[in-house]
Amino acid sequence: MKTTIADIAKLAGVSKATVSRVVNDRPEGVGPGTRARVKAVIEEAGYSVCGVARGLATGKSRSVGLIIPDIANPFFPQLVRGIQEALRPRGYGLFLCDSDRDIGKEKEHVRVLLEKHVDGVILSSTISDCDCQLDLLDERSVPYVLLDRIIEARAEGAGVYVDNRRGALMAAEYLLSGGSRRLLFLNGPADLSLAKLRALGVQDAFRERGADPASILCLNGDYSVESGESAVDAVLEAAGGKPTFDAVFAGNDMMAIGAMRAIRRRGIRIPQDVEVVGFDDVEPARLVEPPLTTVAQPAFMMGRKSAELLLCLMDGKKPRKRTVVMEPALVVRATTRFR
Amino acid sequence: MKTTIADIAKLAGVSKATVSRVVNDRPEGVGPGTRARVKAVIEEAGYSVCGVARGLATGKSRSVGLIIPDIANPFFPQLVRGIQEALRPRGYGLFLCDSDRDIGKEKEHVRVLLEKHVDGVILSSTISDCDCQLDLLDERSVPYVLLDRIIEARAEGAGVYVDNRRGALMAAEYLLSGGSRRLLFLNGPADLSLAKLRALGVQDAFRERGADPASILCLNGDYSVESGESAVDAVLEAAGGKPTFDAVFAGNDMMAIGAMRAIRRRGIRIPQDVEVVGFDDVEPARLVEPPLTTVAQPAFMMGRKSAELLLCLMDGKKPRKRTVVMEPALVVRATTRFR
DNA sequence: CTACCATGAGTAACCGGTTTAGTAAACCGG
DNA sequence: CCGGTTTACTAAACCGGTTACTCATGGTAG
Repeated sequence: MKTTIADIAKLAGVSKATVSRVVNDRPEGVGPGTRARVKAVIEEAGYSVCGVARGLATGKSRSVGLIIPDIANPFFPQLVRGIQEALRPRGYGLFLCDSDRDIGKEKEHVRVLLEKHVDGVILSSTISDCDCQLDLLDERSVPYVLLDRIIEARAEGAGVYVDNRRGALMAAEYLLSGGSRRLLFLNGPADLSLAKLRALGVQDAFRERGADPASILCLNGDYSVESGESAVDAVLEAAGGKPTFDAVFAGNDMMAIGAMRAIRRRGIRIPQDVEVVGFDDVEPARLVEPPLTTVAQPAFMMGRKSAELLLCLMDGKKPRKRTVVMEPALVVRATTRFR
Repeated sequence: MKTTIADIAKLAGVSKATVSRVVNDRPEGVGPGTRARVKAVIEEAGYSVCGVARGLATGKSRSVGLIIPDIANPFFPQLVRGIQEALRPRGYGLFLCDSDRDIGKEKEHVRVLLEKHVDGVILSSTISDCDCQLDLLDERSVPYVLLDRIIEARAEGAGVYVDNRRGALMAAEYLLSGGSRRLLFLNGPADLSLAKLRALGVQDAFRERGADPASILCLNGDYSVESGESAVDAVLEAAGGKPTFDAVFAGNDMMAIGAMRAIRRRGIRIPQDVEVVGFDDVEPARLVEPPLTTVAQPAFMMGRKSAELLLCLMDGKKPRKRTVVMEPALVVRATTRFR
C-alpha cells in the first residue's frame, strides 16, 4: 500500500495541510518543532509526494515536452543534453518526442503533450509555414520555445536559433576567399526557413565578393548522409564523373560527409579539387578523413538557453529577450585548403 | 478557461459518467444516439481529457521513464527510436533521463520518475553491482526492464540484451583467424557486467584457438572517442611508438575510432599492421576511414523489444520470456584484412 | 399478466494532493 | 487586564477525471 499525505498526517498527529507545508518547505504556518517531527515521520515512512495529485491540485505538472525531427542526427542529442542540464536542478521531467521528420507525427505529439498537461514545450519543428500545432498551444496558453527550427509565422515568438544567414555567409565567404567560384550548395529541405536563411547568406557572400549568385548550384537534401551522398553522386554522374563545382557547402555535417563519400569514390581529391564545408560541428565531423571544415553551432548552449527561456516563461516572468540568436563559428579543418 | 468533462456533460445534457464512457470508448452503458451527440459536443468544444486528472483517478500516468548513460553516444538514440516506435501507438509518453554516466544523477532520476508516477521504467544503468535504485522501484512495484546494461543482482529480472559474450567471442575469433595473437582489448568500465561478459567471450575465443588468454592486454575506457584514443596512445608511447599488439578490439565503435586515430597518427597502418574491431555498429563506424569492422547490435530492435516487454509487464501480463537475448552480428569492413 | 433481466444513464465517492477561510491560543503594548 | 494582532494549525472545498452502485425503462419468457 502506498503511503499518502493523509497517512503521514495521521502518523505525525497533524493535518494534511501541515504536512503539505512541510513537504513544500513553506516557512509560514508551521512551528519548528512540528516541522521537525513531520520531517522525521516522512523520512521514516519513505514518503514522497505523488506528482500526479499535486499536478491536479496546482495545475502544473513539472514536466516539459521536447519535439525534435530526428534524435539519430547527432546535433539533437547535444540539444537534449543542454536542455536536461537546465531542467534537472528544477526537478522538471522531459518528454522526448521524435517526430521522425513527419508532420503528422509532430502534430500527434503536440496533442499527446497537451493531454499530459506539460507546462511548456520546446519545439524543433519539421513544419515551417503551417503553424496549426502552435495554435493549439496558444489556445491552451502553454508557453513554448522554438529551437533551431524557425517558424516564420512565429518569428516574434520565443526562440533560440543560431544566426543561420551569417553562418552560411561565413562558410561561403571562406570558400570564395580560397578561390572557389563554382559552388554546390547542398541545402536542407527547401521549405525549412532556416534553409531559406542560409540560402540568403550564401547569396550575400557571393554579392559581397562580386560573384554571381546565379552561378550557385543549389540542391536539397534531408540532412541524412545518404541524401548528401546521392545528391552529389547524381550531379557527378550527370557530368560524366568530372566535377562541375569546386566547392560544396552542405546544410549539415552528415550531408557534407555524404558528399565527401560521393566525391572521393570518383577519385576526386578533397580539398585539392573540391573543398567541402559542413554545418553544425557534430562529433563525426572531426572523425572523418579528412576532418571536416564546418560552421559550428553551440548546440549544448542552445539547448540550455532554450530550456532557461522556457522556465522563465513558465514562471510567468517576462524574459529579457524572447529571441536568442547565437553566433556560429567557422571551424577550419582539412576539407578546405590552407589559406 | 479550460473545458472540463463537466462542461461537456452540461453542454450535452448528460452526466460526467456518460461523457467519461464516451471519451474512453467504453461500449457498455451508452446508447448510440447519446454517444454520437456527446462526441459531437466534444469535437465542437475541442475538448481533450486532462491526463493528470485521469492519472490520479486511475493510478496510471501513461508514461514511462528511460534512463540512459549518455544520449550523445550514437548507440542510445537508436534505442530511443525503437522505444518510441513501440510506445507511440499506445499513447505513452517517454521521460528521457540522461544520467551522464553519473551514479548520483541516475539515482536522482529514479526518484524523480517515481514522483512523476511513471507506469514503468527502462533502465540502461551506469551501475552494475549496487541495485539500490531498483529496490525503490520494486518497493513501489513499478515494473522495469533492463536494457543493454545488465545488472548482475537482477539477472532474473526483465531485460533485453545482446549476447555480449558471444559478440566478443565472434570478434576475437575473427581476429585470431586472421593470424593476430597479440590483442589489445579496449574494454568498457571494468565494473560493468556487460564488459565482464565480453572479457569472458574474448577469453573463450583464445582458449578455443589454443591461444593463451593471459597474452591479452586489457585496458578500460569510458566509451568515448577520447578515452580510446588516449588509452592506445599511452600504450604506444610506452612502447616507443611501435605497436606491441597486432589487433585492437574495442568495447564500442567510438573507442575503436579513438584507437584508430592514435594508431594512424603514429604512422601505423590499419589493417596491414594492426587490425581493429569495434562494437555496436553505429553510423560513424561506416563513415570513418577505413570503415570499421564491428560487432553489430540491433539497437533499434532492442529498444522496441524492451518497450514491448515493459508494456506487457505494465498490462499485468506474464511475458513469454522475461529476458530477451539478441544475436550480435559481425560486420566486416576495412579495418580487418581480407580473409 | 407478472416476474425478471438487460440496457441506458445518473449519483456520488474517491484518487492524493493544495489552498483558503477559520479558530484557538499566545503575545503585546498601554 | 483588555482589545487587537500574530502565530500555529485544522477543516473542508477543490482540481478533473473514473467507477461502483443505483434506478428507471422496456422487452421478454413463462
